[in-house]
Amino acid sequence: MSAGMRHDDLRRRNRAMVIAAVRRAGQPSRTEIASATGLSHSTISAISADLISEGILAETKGSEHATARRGRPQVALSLNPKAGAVIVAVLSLSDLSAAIVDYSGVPVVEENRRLSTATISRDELVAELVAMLRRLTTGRSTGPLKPLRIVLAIQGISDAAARVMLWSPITPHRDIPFADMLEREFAIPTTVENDCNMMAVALRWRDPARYRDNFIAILLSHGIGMGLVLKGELFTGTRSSGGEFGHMIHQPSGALCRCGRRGCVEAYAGDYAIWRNAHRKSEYSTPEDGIGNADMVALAARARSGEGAEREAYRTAGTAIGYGLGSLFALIDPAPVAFVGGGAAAFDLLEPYIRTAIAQTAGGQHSDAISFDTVADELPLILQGCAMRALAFVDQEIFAVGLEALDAGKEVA
Amino acid sequence: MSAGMRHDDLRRRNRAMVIAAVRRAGQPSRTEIASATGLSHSTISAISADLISEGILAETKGSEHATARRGRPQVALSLNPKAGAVIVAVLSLSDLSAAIVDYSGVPVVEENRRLSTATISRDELVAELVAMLRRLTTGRSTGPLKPLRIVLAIQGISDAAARVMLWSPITPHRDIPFADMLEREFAIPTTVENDCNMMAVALRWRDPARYRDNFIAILLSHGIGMGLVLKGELFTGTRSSGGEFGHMIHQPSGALCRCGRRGCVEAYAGDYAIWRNAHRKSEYSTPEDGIGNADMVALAARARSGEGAEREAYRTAGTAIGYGLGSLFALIDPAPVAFVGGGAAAFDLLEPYIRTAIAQTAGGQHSDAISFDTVADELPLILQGCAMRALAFVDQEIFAVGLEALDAGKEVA
DNA sequence: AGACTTTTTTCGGGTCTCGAAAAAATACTG
DNA sequence: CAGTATTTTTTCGAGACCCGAAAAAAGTCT
Repeated sequence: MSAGMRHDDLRRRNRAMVIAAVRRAGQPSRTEIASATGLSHSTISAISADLISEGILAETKGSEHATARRGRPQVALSLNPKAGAVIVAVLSLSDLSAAIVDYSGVPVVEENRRLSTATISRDELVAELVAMLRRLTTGRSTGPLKPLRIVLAIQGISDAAARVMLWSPITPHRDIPFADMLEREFAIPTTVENDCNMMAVALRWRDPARYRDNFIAILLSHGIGMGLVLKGELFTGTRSSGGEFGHMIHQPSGALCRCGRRGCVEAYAGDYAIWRNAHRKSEYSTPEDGIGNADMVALAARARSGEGAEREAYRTAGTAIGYGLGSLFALIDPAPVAFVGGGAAAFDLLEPYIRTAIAQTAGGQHSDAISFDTVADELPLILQGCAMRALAFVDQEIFAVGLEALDAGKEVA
Repeated sequence: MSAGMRHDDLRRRNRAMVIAAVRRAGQPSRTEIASATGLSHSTISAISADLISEGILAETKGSEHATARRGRPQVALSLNPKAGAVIVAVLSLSDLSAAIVDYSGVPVVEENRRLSTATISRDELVAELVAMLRRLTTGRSTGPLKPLRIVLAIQGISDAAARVMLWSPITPHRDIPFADMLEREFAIPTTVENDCNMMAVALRWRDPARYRDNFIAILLSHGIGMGLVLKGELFTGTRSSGGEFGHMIHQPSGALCRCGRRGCVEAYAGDYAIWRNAHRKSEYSTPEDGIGNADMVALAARARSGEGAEREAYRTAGTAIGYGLGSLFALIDPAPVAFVGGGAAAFDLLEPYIRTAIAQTAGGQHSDAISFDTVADELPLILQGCAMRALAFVDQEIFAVGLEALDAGKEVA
């Protein structure tokens, strides 16, 4: 059961509310914060004075964003970029990216390099990651920024506590406790998140009007991934990190999936599945590994040029996605969907079949109300999602607590 | 965004915590409540004194449940049954049941009658319901109990606000605003809930050890329904009341479902589907309506007696349920499942096929960890779930607020 | 009967939020 | 250009709440 509330929890919550209001609104005045949070002006005044003296917020002078009105002008508050920083990293098939982002959400340093994750050893994989983060943190451009949180996004499944990568398609190695490893190396609290979940987080920040309380982000690439936000919160499974949309069953005993089972949605709609069907290979043939983005672009072009096996392969893929979404919508009701990644570039080929399939399902009742959107490039989205997630942790778990409480904690410890 | 916390919100939350602790534990002492909630003894003392003086809690003397230990004996607190009451009603195919339950959760009056919901008019349906509740509330046995909440459970879909029955298999009529109707009639706040959701709520109370944070209740009867609890909370869709497990797609373009679409799980595992297959009718033939429980019992007996179309029908049903669960588990990870209703009586026929199918799916990775359980009789479960849901509302929204706050509210109004 | 143990209440202190009033900062007005 | 109006922000006193320590209560044990 949830715990009772102490008196200091109240202050912590309200500090978190104020910080969150500033992060969302950008440069709100105290009055705007008061009306956004429902707290009184005096409380906002007291809390923001604390936060400013602790260097978390800052008064932004001379911004004059509003037209000069009668009365005392509002003083805009903003996040102090130098209050801290977060480290984000994304490990995907054959690519490693990382960045340091300041407290206001602006990237300070970034690095990106190719890495054949599928073939290197477990130790090398970890060593490469640690080395890149080490380079970033020791670079002079970081300046006096203190990293307060690391978020690592990986294709695949992590445990519910977001500490261990349980399984990933990008490497044969399993159960790598990245969070423990990085915490030991850098002494910074760390979580390991699913890449598609981070995409969903980023979409929420990029377009809050469209992606507010309920929506779905689907990654179409070699495999199929999903990030799901329900009632404003990231949906995670009971044991692991996220919903494996790609491994819902489309056809019992159907096509061979990369996961070794049969009939998964991915076995029809993953890049390898489309490629396999377009080349008239058996549905039961072993999934190919080295299909590049260029191959898929060429394949899509051939499909657009006219009927044939290629077109048919996209039809099969769209149908599988559509029925999968139909089953998902039966469970959660329809919601806006964003298709992200290489496959989104061929969305024109998929969409009609997706819509036709959804219309055959219970979830398709309000079929026309279902809005689709595409985002071609997934990496920036994932990085941004990691940053927002890491910053949310800093906001709520570190800065909302307050310096006095921290000092008191130190004395006790 | 969630609102900031006022000072009195704190007290309200902590009052709710205390009430919840008593409801869960039955007869806890103040000390037990303190350790359960994490609040200090002085706070518990103050809050429970308030609650007792308001007639919500009572000291239970002479219970002596614990063996006489050294020291001052604990004073057991309990819910005062006369603090209030709730009204619950269940409308299912050809049956209407209702009850008044006192504040401690004990039914005071119950009534049950057959009603051919499928054929009567919309007005008659509402009139029958109102009449039954009217009889219950005016009966002398109710005594001075004041009903504070009505919860109505119906097979089918209600809106997210739980006020309107959008669609139900038990009646051709749609969009019946039961909550508004009953509130106008009785002036008691009302919600309309999905029957399977209420089953899940009840299971949580009946066996908290097994059904704690994550579990699934599946109703096997004419149709297939589901109630889902995730992270300790009832899962509801974004627009409607619950997950329609029965209308996930098992076979694209497959057997004809009662909902008019093809290939739903229900079209293979609902009573009508099993009956249809057992009688070697076409999968595309119109679902029969009047299949009684006796028919299904007889059918199950024939299936047990040896191979044949009946056995095969259960195999098909079990396979559909298994693949459906596999897809569901892919999304939410495996969780304990309770099968409820008439179909649960034939669970021995279904289980091997369910397990075989699940093992073919990604969700079946930990197939042996998935525990199944059966509850034959759904009606008592649904009634109990309604009662607990209604009482939870009274606890949190009425009694946790406190009399002073209520009085103040009245003055303002 | 007195010592001991455990539960519950009481009391004083500290912290938090709120409303009202004051102070601050600027635009408008004649 | 000085005074007034307006809006934002801060200050101040009051009230509510929770906590820890101490006291009171209500038994058992010796």
